[in-house]
Amino acid sequence: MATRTGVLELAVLGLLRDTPMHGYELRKRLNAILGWGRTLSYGSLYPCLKQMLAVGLITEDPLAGGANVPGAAADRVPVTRAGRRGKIVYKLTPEGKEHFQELLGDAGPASWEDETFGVHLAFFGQTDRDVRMRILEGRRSRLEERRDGAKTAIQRARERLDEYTLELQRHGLESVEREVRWLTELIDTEHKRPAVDVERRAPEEPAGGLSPP
Amino acid sequence: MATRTGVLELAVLGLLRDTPMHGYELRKRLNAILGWGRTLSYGSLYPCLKQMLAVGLITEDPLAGGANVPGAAADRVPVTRAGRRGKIVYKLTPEGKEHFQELLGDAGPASWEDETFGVHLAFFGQTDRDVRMRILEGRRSRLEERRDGAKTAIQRARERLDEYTLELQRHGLESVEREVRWLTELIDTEHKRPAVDVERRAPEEPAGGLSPP
DNA sequence: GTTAGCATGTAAGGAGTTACATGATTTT
DNA sequence: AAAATCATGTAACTCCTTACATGCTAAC
Repeated sequence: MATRTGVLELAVLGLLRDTPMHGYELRKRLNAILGWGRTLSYGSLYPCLKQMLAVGLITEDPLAGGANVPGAAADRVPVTRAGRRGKIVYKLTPEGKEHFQELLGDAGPASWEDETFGVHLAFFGQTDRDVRMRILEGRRSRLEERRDGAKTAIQRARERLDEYTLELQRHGLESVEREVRWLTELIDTEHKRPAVDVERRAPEEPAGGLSPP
Repeated sequence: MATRTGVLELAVLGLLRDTPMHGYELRKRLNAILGWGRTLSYGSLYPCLKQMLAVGLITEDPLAGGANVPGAAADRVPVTRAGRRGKIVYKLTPEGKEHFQELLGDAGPASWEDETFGVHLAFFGQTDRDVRMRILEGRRSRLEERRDGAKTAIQRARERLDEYTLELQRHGLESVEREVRWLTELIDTEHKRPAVDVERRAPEEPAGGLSPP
């Protein structure tokens, strides 16, 4: 149904599911989740929101106005919104919620995993246990492949590589090994975890636990 | 002069400086250096080579033929090369070598650093000591910033983050810290290193040390 | 002589960036 | 009322990928 398959869409859906937000605020949260060194540009975000709006995954939230601006008092009518350019608060539509659940299970085309894994993990609180396990173990086995590939590649080329290239490879290998250990820990923790599933169907009530103090 | 600024160009120049190669072989080496999980696609490589050829950074090496095909015996004339589509071996032009040295010093627009740093490191064998230090220390200080940012972000948001998001942030932070320590080690090693500079001007002779047995 | 793998290429498109442009609100 | 910051948006561009298409060489 929806065309855009990037990480952004998933991340936006997941964040808006927690709480409605406007783009500017959204970006800050996205930067944390996406974990790219750099910050997400508005040139990426707004077109994405626009398209998600067009496809019907999100809507403008009319009873918003300025409610979640920290400094603002509540003595204002919902918002001016006359001469254009007010703050626009977005929220998920039912289709958006459904699509989010689909994407959570997908994990996407494997080549994107480096990009998507972190985002998937960030939303594990909304994800069923079996899906969590599938994603964690899938990720681990792909990293194990990569690790083994790197290992043999280093062995094969040990002699003809100069010092620096070798160090680079070595460090890369170590990073992957570390990541594998981390995943193994996560998987173990997951095994020990009580088998309560997220109640995710028709979440009319916010399903507290994430709401601000 | 040259328009293409991507990592690819730098990597190709660096590899071809060691030894002339054809695209297919080049790609294997590039995959090791670039350190992306995935493999570089021909759809990226060949257009890049084409453009570099057009700009005059590289040329086809006429006395190539099949020389560096492992299985092939040396009893062949330089190569058929009549009805098109033979193996094409590329080598650097003098301009290519010059441009390579420029790029080595540049380190590029800081936002690309995540992408370029590894490649720069891989070619440290061709890089002057002061430039090496500049790149290493620059990289470290940018990672330190990122680390501090992440640290305070976690502190500020500790309460309102759910378990998984927090774990993700924590792991990200640890990775950056680890990378900083690694860089510090590299820098220390660099300090202890005898101050011999690479002889890099007009390298008529292959400047042995990297050549195969 | 046909399959398998080496080798080169192109066209279309996805995903994000930079640079720009503008409006609204808060602080000084 | 000027400056800073919050907030939204667009156009042009970059870099890389996928999917396709083709030819050459070795092995069976």
